[in-house]
Amino acid sequence: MTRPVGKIRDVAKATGLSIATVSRVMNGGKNVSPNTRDKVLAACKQLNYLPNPAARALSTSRSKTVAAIIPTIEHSIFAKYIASIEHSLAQRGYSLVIAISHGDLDEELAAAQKLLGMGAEAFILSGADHHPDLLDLFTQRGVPHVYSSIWQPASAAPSIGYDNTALARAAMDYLTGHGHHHIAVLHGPLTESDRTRDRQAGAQAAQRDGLTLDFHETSLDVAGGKAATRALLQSANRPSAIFCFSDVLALGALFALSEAGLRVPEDVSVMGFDNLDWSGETAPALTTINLPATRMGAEVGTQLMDHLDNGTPLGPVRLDGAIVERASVAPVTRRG
Amino acid sequence: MTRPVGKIRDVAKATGLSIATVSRVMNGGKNVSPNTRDKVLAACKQLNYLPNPAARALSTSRSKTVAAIIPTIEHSIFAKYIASIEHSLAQRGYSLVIAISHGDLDEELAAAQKLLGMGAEAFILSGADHHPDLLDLFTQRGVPHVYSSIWQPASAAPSIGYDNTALARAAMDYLTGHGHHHIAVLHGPLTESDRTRDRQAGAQAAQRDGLTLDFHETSLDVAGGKAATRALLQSANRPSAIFCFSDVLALGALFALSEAGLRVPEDVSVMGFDNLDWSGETAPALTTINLPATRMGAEVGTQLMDHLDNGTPLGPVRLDGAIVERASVAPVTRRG
DNA sequence: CTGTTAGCGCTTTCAA
DNA sequence: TTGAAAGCGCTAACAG
Repeated sequence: MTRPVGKIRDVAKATGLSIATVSRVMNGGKNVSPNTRDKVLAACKQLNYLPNPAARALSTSRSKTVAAIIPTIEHSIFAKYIASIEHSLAQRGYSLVIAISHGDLDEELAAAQKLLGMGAEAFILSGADHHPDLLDLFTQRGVPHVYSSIWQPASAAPSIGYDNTALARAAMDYLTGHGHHHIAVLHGPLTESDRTRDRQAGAQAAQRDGLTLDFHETSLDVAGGKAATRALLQSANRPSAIFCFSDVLALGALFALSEAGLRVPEDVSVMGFDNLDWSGETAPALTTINLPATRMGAEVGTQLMDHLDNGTPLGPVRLDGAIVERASVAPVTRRG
Repeated sequence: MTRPVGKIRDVAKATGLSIATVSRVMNGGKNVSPNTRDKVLAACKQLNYLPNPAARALSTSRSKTVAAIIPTIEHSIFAKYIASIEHSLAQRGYSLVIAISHGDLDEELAAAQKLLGMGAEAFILSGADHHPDLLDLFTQRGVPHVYSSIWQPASAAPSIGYDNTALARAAMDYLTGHGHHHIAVLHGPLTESDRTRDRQAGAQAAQRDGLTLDFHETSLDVAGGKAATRALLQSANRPSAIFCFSDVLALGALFALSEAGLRVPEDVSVMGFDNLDWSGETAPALTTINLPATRMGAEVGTQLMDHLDNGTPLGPVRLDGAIVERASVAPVTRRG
């Protein structure tokens, strides 16, 4: 029960000006004499006046709010990414509102409906795989939206992100280049993420004679990485390298290996994906793939705002990822 | 440039009813015949109608939005907490909007002003230490707000959280109870968080003859915990236990210890604080303090909504934390 | 149970 | 450079 607060009318009264003039000042203050302007600003401060966003939105049909729907925010690249989007939007007076989909298309649809109902003007989605009704909804209402964390120039909406397939492929080549011929691949639920599927396709593409690839699906958290690694260590001949589609999984792998008394990278190499802020701190430091989360956030934010403000068309952008060589991968040494 | 979309008037026209009736249906639909109700709902679906939130907010002076300002969302207890608040609010049609303060009082103030400007009706703050202007602002405008992640019955606003001091004290007692007489305490920047200061006070309170306590301030991330541990390992006589005010710090400590070739808990015990989702997965599994993040989120959300909806007064609530015994702490063995 | 009507606070032509 | 006035889409009395 917030108490009533200064309105534009009060400021007008206090300055002896009209509400129209006050409004002008509040919006950039073009066509207002410096004098008037100062008077208004002073009164605003004095009355602690803040324009009512609902009234403003109603009047302009602009909420200056963009929505991002992400699979999760815990332990992940998304935290960094979200911070970057927020930063980018804030620069131009936009706000970001977030929803979590848990990687579920229906949840994503429901969240989008809610956010639309909240007045979001544009949407940032993760990946290119979405509920058909969502796309219909966006199309029907002409809601601008982009796919992120993925690069797929032919997708239904502009994609702004990195090429997951190529990156995974590059990692595989890096591993095989280090002499690994038996590699376990740990990944999260394929059904929940097309980014995961892309990475899988990339890893798969590296397949060739004399290369053994074992794919293991697990839950996308440290426990998942640990359990999967533990399981794979049971098998008769263990891989010389474990490639994880997320640093979080890799962390779990590291723990499992440590518990099993195996040394990294001497006994088995581990490679991650994401380059989270702690990835260089693990023991040993994790070799992984850096993802341009910050640049992606900036690009997404800028494109959407330019489109909303000036009608600039949205377009796909490919951002580069890169292998970060650290200590968890070593050339395979000839063993017994 | 979102295209124009169905308004309440269109639904009214389509059903041959008045906009008032449509409005009634859209808001719980009391005093409406089931028949009419169905007709309206059908028309809404058919026209893909969604009430305009700005218009609704303007008309009711209710945005049904609450704001949470947290220090960070990466690697932390806050991710879980935020998810819980969101969940709780969503149940009753409220939305959560988040801002990050980076532990800075000025940033927090700025964020609050922005969120207020966005129409937030109530605020969730972390800790009890805030910019005086923030409190003035809230008081002046009568904005409901609570302090969370802390329990301090005498604070300016109701605090809903756990007793950081007592919990840290309990952890110290646990450690000394295991025979540790030289304990290093790792914590984040004291100036940035009164929760950290409370924990420090609690640890301090365990001080007594024959107990050596070394406090080390570091950055609140894995790198910080690792660096601090590395540094403290340099000194002539090293502690038998390291108590970290965050599991993130403890993870760093674990890595540093591992690199130094020291075994946990045989050579040195490590205790954390937070019980993050991966804390039971580390090698060895981390003994830590569980924080009721989920319950806290629910309590905060419920209190705020009850207050906003029915004027129920806000009040402080103490939630319990508890030591989670795992494998990283062992009784100190008589050495050389 | 349903319709009429008066705003909610602000932006935005259009005139002055 | 400033003011008057017409809405923006919806809710909430108040009538009927």
